This record gives sequence, C-alpha cells and structure tokens, in this order.
Amino acid sequence: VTASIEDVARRAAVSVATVSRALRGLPNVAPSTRARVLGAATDLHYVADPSASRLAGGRSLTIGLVVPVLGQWYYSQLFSGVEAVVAAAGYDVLPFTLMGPGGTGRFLDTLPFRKRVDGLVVVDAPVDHEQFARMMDVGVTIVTIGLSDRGAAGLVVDNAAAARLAVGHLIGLGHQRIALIGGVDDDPFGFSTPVDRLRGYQEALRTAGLSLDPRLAAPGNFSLAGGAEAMNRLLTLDEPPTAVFACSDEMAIGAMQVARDAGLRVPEDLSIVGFDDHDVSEYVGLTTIRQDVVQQGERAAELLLGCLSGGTEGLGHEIHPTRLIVRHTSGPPPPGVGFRW
Amino acid sequence: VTASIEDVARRAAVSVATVSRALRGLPNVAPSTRARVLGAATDLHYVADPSASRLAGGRSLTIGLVVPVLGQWYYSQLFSGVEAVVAAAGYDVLPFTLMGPGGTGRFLDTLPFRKRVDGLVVVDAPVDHEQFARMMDVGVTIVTIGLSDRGAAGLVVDNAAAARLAVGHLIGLGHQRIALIGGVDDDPFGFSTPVDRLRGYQEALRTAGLSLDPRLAAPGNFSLAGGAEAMNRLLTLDEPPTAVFACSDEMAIGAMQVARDAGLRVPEDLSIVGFDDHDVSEYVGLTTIRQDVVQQGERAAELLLGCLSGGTEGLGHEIHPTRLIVRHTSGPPPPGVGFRW
DNA sequence: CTGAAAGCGCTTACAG
DNA sequence: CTGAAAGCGCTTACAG
Repeated sequence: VTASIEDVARRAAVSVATVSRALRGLPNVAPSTRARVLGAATDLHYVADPSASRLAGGRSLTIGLVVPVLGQWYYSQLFSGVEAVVAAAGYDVLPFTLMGPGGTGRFLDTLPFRKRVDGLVVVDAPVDHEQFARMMDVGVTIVTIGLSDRGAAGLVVDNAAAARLAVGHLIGLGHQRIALIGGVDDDPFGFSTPVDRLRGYQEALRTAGLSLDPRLAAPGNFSLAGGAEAMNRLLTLDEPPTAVFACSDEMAIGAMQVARDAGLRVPEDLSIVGFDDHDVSEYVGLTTIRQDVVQQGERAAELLLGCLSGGTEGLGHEIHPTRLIVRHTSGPPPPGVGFRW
Repeated sequence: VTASIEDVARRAAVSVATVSRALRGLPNVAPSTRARVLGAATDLHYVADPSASRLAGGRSLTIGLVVPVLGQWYYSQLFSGVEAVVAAAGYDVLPFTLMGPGGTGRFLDTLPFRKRVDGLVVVDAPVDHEQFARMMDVGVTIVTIGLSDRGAAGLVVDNAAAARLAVGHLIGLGHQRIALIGGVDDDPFGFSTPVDRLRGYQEALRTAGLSLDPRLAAPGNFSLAGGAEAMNRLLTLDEPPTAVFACSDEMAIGAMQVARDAGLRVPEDLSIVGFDDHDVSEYVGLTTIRQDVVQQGERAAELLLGCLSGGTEGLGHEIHPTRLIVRHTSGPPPPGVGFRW
C-alpha cells in the first residue's frame, strides 16, 4: 500500500542509491536530479522505513532516557525537554524506567538499551561507578543529569549549595529549629540528590552555629504523601520545628497541608521552603529553590547530540543555575521561639 | 563488539533460523536444542537487533502516542500508563506532540507515524472526521482517548455528565451564580472535551431553572496561569459568581490563588470545584471530579495490543468512570447571596 | 524438529 | 554525478 524507495526510483528514473542520496540531502546529486526525485517522492507520499534505514545505516537514530519513573513532575518535564530537541534532529526517544518491574537490578543485568539506542540520557540513576562503567562498556554515548562525575558528560545543579541557600534563608529569618524532609532512610538505591541536599542543610546549620538534631530530619520519599507523613511525624516531636526545608515542592505541599490541618498557620507558625519550583508552587505561594527542568532536558539532549555528531563538546560537567524564590510560606518564627539569645 | 544471531548459531551448532525460533519461544524446537541455544545466547550476552527484527518481521513493534503536548500532568500520566503496559509486551512507545512545531497541520500533512508504528493511541486530537479517516487510511490500528466516536475503538469519560455532577453539587449547596472556567474562546483546534464540559454545565443550570449568563463562562486554557486569569476576569463582574466550576484542577488551583489574593475565603466566600483529581488536589483540599488517568492509559494500551494481536475486542467505545470527590473548597454560598427565593 | 535461502527496505563503498 | 551490488541482522515460508 505504501511506496518504497524502489517505487520512487522507478518514477524518477534513477537508481535507489540516487534516491537515497537525494532525499537525505547528501552532496553529489545534480540539482535537476534531486528535484525530480523530490517530486516523485512527494507524488508517492514516500517516507523511508526507519527500521530499514537504521539497519543499513548502523545507527538506531534513537536516544534512550533512563529515569526512575515516568509520570512524576520532574521527570516528565525532563522528558519533554529532551524529546523536543532530539525530535527536531530526527531522533526518537525511548524511555527506560528504573523503578519499574525488576527495578535497577534487572536494568543493570540486561542493559536493555543495547542495540536500541545511539545514546543515553541517564537521570538520577542510583548506580555506583562500577555499574556505570558496565553501562558505558556497551559503547553508547552517555550524558548524565543529576549524577556526580562518572566519566561521562553531565549536568548537575549544586544541590548542597542550593540547600544551604534555602536553609540560610530560614536562618536569616530567625529560625533555629529547622527540619528537613528528604529522601528515604537507608535508601537502598543510593540516589545522590537527597544526600547532597541533606549535606547542604547540615552545613548551613553548622555554619550558623546551630545544633543538628537528627530527629528533625524526616524521610519524605519525594512524594506528596511522603511529605505529609514526614510532617505528621515532625509535629509529634516534643519541640517541633518552626521551619522545614523540604527537598522537593511536592513534599513541601504535602507537609503544608498537614500543618494547616493541624491548625498551624503558614508562615506565621511554621515556615516551609521547597525545592524545584513545580508548576503549582507559584499558585500555592510556596517559597522554593527554582531550577529550570525543561531547560536541563534540552541542554542534556544538545550535549548528547553534539557527542553523537562527533563533537567533543561537553566532556565535563555543567552546573545548572538554581535560585531562591521567596513567596509566602516563609517568614519569621513565632514570637518567643526564635531569637532567644 | 556485540554478538549477532550468527555468533549464537555457531556456538550452539545450529542454524540461525533455529536460534530465531528458540529464542522467541516458537514451537517446533526440541527442548534440548532450545536449552543449548539459550545457553549460547546467555554466554554471549546476545540481544536481537530490533531494527533487523522489525524489518524482517514487517512490524515496527512500536506504538505511537499522539498527544497535544508532553509535560502536562494529564498527558504525562497517560504516557506513564501506556508505557507500562506496552513495554511489558515488548513494544516501544513513541510520542507525537500535536502542539509542537508545525502543530496539528503538519502532523496531518506528513502523517509522521507512517512506517514507524503498528498502532496509535490518539488522545484529545482536534481533528475532524475526514482528517481522522485520512489517519486511519495509513493502515495502523488506532485507539482513541477522549474522542467521540470516529470509527476507531476508544475510551472516553462522560464529560457532560461529570460536569453536571460537579455543577449539581454546587447547586445543591445553594449556589445560583456559578461560573465556568473552560478552554479557550473560539478554539481553533476544536478540542471536544471543553465543549462537552461546558454543555454539562449549561444543562445542570438549565435543569435547576437557573439562567445562563454568558459572562460567567471564562476561558482558562487548561493551565494554571489561564485559570488565574479567568478568575481575575470573573472578579471584575458587577455581580461576581459565588462558585466556579473549573474544567481542570490546574485551572481550579490557579483560580483559587487569585481568589484568595483578592481577599476571598474559599469556600466561605467562593466555592471552587475542579476536574481530574490531580496529584496535588488532595493536598490543597480541592473538591473535584476524579478520573483515573493512569488507568485510562493502561486500558487504551490493552485495547490496542488486543487489536494488534488479532483480537476483535474493543471495537466500540468504553466509558470510563468518574466521580465527585468533595473536599474543602466547596460549601454554601455566603449568607444573603444564595437562597434568595 | 531443523536448515538453506530468500527477502525485508534501506545505505554505502566501489566503479565509472 | 550516477548505478550495480553487497550488506545490515534478522524472520519466514519452504523442504526435508
């Protein structure tokens, strides 16, 4: 039903080799010939079969996107950014979800991207250096997002610095009991982002001469429900926090709801700062650390495409900017609680 | 560097045809032979090249997902559901975004999914029957989501009924001036969902004997910012609404923020009902119409895979359930405004 | 139950 | 500038 390259060749009265060259814009085709081929292709509504092109060309023309899950805000934004730029370059993007059936283990065992992609954008993958090296052995170009140096080009935000900024903001407002809502305890996967943000939180407290109370660090699993649960736990403390730094906006929003349900006013009784600048954060007035996630996806895709076309660009790590956005969930601690020196 | 089917054949001392059959679990392979082949494949870490399989097999083993955009909550949830089930069946999913460069026009002109997918899940595509027929002519199996009958199997929610339910809830609380925040005015794309929800809104008012004030219907573009803008406009009315039904939770959240910024209490001064049950809605206490979006994606994928494997299942339309979830943004109108008969 | 061979629809040296 | 031919790595009748 659908035209093949042979049909086009016949109609344009040239060889299939010439059709192939003409249609892909390769040099060494007479302008008149190219026009004729183009016309024939248009007449026949010809499109090349990608499977055949890929097999013959030795390239899959697809790039893989390795994420913990799809469907969470952060990863869907990233996907959107990556997709836009690779699609424009004629590549498909194929998602691999680490937290799916079998989890990271099966991914690392089967390396399911073998023979399927020319390159990989690997996001937040909880793999150690040895495991990462095994992935690279497959021979696909890799660009990472959110991973500290693993010998591949990559993009990161300075999570520790951003966390210091967020917590510093709370300290500046006069808070002394500042909680953190972070990843999960004893994370079996070893995600690095929560660890780095925790470190920044601790550094900020230490720098300000505040003591670290381990009970003030609650796991939130980077989900709305987890944030809510963490807040519930923090509220049962003998001496509850006057402020909390949540390592994602979703956790912050979950926490905020619990606080309000408990009768606390935000920010009068409790300050909350998030991380991400999620789409809704502006509309719930959340003070947060902003990072442009779509842009990170776009940039990672650009780096990857650059490598694939032989560029030597992006051999190192790029640090993406982050900034504090003060909205309405952060303010001074309630009187009689802060400033007690 | 990486093993081909020939390498496996040699190591197992069989032909490549046998390797192919053994590895794919086809019948007519002696158990002992199959075991030997499996062993050889494992030893060599063999995986079949998908491009070659697809070309030889005459199937792309990928299904396309046609959405207006990626990166919006609703579509990313759908993607997640679709991806999970088709991946389990060995298919890839390839997204096509209608609102990208060139828009719907270019999509319909180029039909870029030709030769690239075996089937298509088409979501909310603003195409008329003739355009849809042209898509079907390509010969790929199609399952739709959110489209009224176009001759392909499909999934819908009863948007009009759901809207009646939402607006009926507000009427039951005593509201008489109820606004709607919907799609865009004079939608050039012709999305049907906003139209159906608008109709349900109007029907509910009419049934209750309330008058329809066209100024109470404001466009919100299904975005947070659009919802905010719509609310701003509604607040400038001589006689502002006491309740609003927003056709998506994101618009509802945008509207809610604007109302609160204007000093209105929700729900004491203004009730708001949304649509979707977005992840965050529970945490902002939003009364809304719930639909299970991930499940819709999963179901559409199942229907599509069923068709692809020759099943005749799902030739018709399935109606997915929807239900009202009352939380904290809806209540009686302020005294002196409702119940004035 | 197994193998030899054709074929899927392209791309890419290689010749001219 | 163009074409004939090999080849990409599989799958699938067809024979046996």
